[in-house]
Amino acid sequence: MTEKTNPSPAAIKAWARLMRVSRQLVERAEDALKDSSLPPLAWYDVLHELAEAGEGGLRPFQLIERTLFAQYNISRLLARLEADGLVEKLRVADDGRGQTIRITGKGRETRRRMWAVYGRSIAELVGARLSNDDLEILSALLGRLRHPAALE
Amino acid sequence: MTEKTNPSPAAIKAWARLMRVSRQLVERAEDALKDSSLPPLAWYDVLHELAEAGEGGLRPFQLIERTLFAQYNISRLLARLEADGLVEKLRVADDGRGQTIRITGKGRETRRRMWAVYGRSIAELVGARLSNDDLEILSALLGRLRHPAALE
DNA sequence: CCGGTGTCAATGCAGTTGCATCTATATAGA
DNA sequence: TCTATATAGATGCAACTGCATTGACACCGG
Repeated sequence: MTEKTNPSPAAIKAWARLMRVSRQLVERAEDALKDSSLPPLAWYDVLHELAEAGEGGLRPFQLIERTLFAQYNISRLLARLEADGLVEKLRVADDGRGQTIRITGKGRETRRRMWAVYGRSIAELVGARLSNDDLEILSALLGRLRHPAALE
Repeated sequence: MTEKTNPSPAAIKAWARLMRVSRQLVERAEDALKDSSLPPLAWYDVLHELAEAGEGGLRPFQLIERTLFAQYNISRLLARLEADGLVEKLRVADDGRGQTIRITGKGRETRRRMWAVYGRSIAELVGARLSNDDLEILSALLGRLRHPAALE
């Protein structure tokens, strides 16, 4: 099954659903945030990683690894987050090129308010539609589509 | 399970995988098209719908329904496609506000060349990683996440 | 110690998206 | 018929993205 160049109908269908459903769900979640006058999902992703990282913070390149954002995207996103006071850039790194990004109290608070809305979206859009068993199956199948192919 | 406002861990995990995997796959497919100097996926989506529609073409608002693109997005995308000679706008509608969009020969040819690359991406990224049975399961689960909730 | 190469992050520029609005036409209702 | 409202599609403007490049520092080899 490994060197085919033409996708099977089943593959096409699964691909199409994946594309369509993921776009719809993102749109729904973004709309919910907008309706609450909260920042977009991308901000959440970064704030989430930084909150998990704790006081030590993260280097921008670590955020890139974790979030899949492009380098220039992180660079500008962090500039916006900093302008909003949600993160701070610490020049103290022992690497003169870099910096460490740390979430601020306001950043944590914003993340919390976003999660109230975002989490509800996830519960409604996914949690309420599939049983836990089906969710597990879905996660497992999606896990096998990751790149690089997961070693799990 | 319908009115919870906090997502279960299983729901969060499935959501996270869905977000991450779909982004990765889109990126891969886009990269493959770029590597072949072909237009982006969005063009394919529109050309595909128009090719299916045949000589009768489609109204822009029909494309919006089918593709999930925003109205202004379709408007400008069609302008670019027209500028490239891939579609033509027919003012002949019996509705003076509207127009009909029809794919051109060049448009069909471009779609064909895009499919050669795009289809291979689908085969590699999805078809080669899951059996047909698993693909069916995945499609079914994703189908249950559609909005509005499918009546299937 | 020094030059060459590699890595971290920022940025100029062009293209695209999102929002709100606008024009034009259609349709419903008094 | 005439006005009010609704629908189809385009567009000005601001924000964002993608690409390529730059600037700053790190590190390796001689």
